[in-house]
Amino acid sequence: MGQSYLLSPNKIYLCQKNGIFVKNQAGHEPGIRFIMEFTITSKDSKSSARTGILTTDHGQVESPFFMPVGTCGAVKALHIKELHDDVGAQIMLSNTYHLFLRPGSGTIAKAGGLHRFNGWDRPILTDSGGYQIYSLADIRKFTENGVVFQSHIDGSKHTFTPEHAVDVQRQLGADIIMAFDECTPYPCEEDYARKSMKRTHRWLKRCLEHFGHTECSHGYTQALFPIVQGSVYPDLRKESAETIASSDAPGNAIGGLSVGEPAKMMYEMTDLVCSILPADKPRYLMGVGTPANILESIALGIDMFDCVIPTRNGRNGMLFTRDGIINIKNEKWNEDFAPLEPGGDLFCDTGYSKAFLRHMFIAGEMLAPMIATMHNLGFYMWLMKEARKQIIAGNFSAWKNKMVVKLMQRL
RNA sequence: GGACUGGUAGUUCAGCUGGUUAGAAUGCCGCCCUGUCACGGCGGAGGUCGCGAGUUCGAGUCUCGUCCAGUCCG
Repeated sequence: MGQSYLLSPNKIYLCQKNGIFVKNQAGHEPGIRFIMEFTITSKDSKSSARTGILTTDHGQVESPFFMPVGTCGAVKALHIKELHDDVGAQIMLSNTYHLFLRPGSGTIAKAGGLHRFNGWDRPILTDSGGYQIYSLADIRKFTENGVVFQSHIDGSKHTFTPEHAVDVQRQLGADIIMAFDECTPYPCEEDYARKSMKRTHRWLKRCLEHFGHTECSHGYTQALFPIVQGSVYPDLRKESAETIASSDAPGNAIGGLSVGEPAKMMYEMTDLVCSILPADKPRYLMGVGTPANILESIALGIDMFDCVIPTRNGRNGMLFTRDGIINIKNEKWNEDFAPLEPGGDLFCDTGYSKAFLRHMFIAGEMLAPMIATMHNLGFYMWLMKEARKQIIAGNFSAWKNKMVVKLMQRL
């Protein structure tokens, strides 16, 4: 390829280039390291929205941002080059659970880490596998030590502990790795939510401890983000947020939401947790969400998002546009020869008509999910960029209120 | 001209010895998908069972006629 997506993994160079030498966050000093930096660049006056810049060994990311989900190391239906050049994603997410089972974290370690394996040279965040075990594994048993689960691929039995989750993510080499947590379902009894949350907190302690004693297999600096749990119970959420805040991590995540609870409840929990988590560190709302969810959550102080909606729903024929939501499989688009997104930046926005994309879907052509995925991710990137612009311009709240109504419309 | 086989949803077919609102697959139409799913999940519409007559309490199912398609024989 004319342009290399593989970054030379020269830690010393990167450290000196950034000029910051600090201890790692667990306080141990196995070697001098560069720690993740988050700089807030502007704040909205009417909401908790802010813009910032997150610096990693694989470059900087402007926040608030959205991370496309590349479960198995790639965003389905997209070339890495397309994700990089066309969609313009700043950072991608991948899954520890999936990569651990296939091809195996050892294989990826041999390749030189996930960046070298898939050719993505920008930052990567890996989910720890807690959520996937919760939602995917056929059989699973949570114990104090960790989780015993059966693979959804071949039924093989595995044990995942907090230490193991850190080790695997060290091997994968993501820039941001997640603590091993238990995601509780909705609804969830308060008693179970409390027990689960406390265990997640104990697991976090073990994750941090192990993280402090280990290093990335590939010479990059990694940051470990802890995760707030507590289901939909304000007292639990408060307690969890305080515990997570006290770990003084370079970034903090909110988990256990968008699992079926009403959106209002999700916002209330997010708002409460954001008021407790440190304001000078990035806040990551895991698994969210729809364009409207994202804008509302930015207003509450969230900086980072990931969700399968633009990709998975795209593959199933749902398009997100600046005017609202389209089910491109509907008959009414059959002879609509207008472009997918007039005024869109991507070649697929103006290069393909609704009628053509509908035809591709109805005919079962592979190009259909490819176009829809690229379009939807392009739209999400546009939405985030626009949100950052509006925050900087001091007009975020008004813009957000207008957009939320528009973006939820069914066309 | 004769014999045989078959004619059941848009399509390909299933319906045992006649018995409740005729099924499946696929297609069509719509909905869903929030740290898992590239061909996924759910729902809906759609048939006077070629046509006509008969037997029977009751026929997609039996009988006769007729039309159509296919195969074979002359």
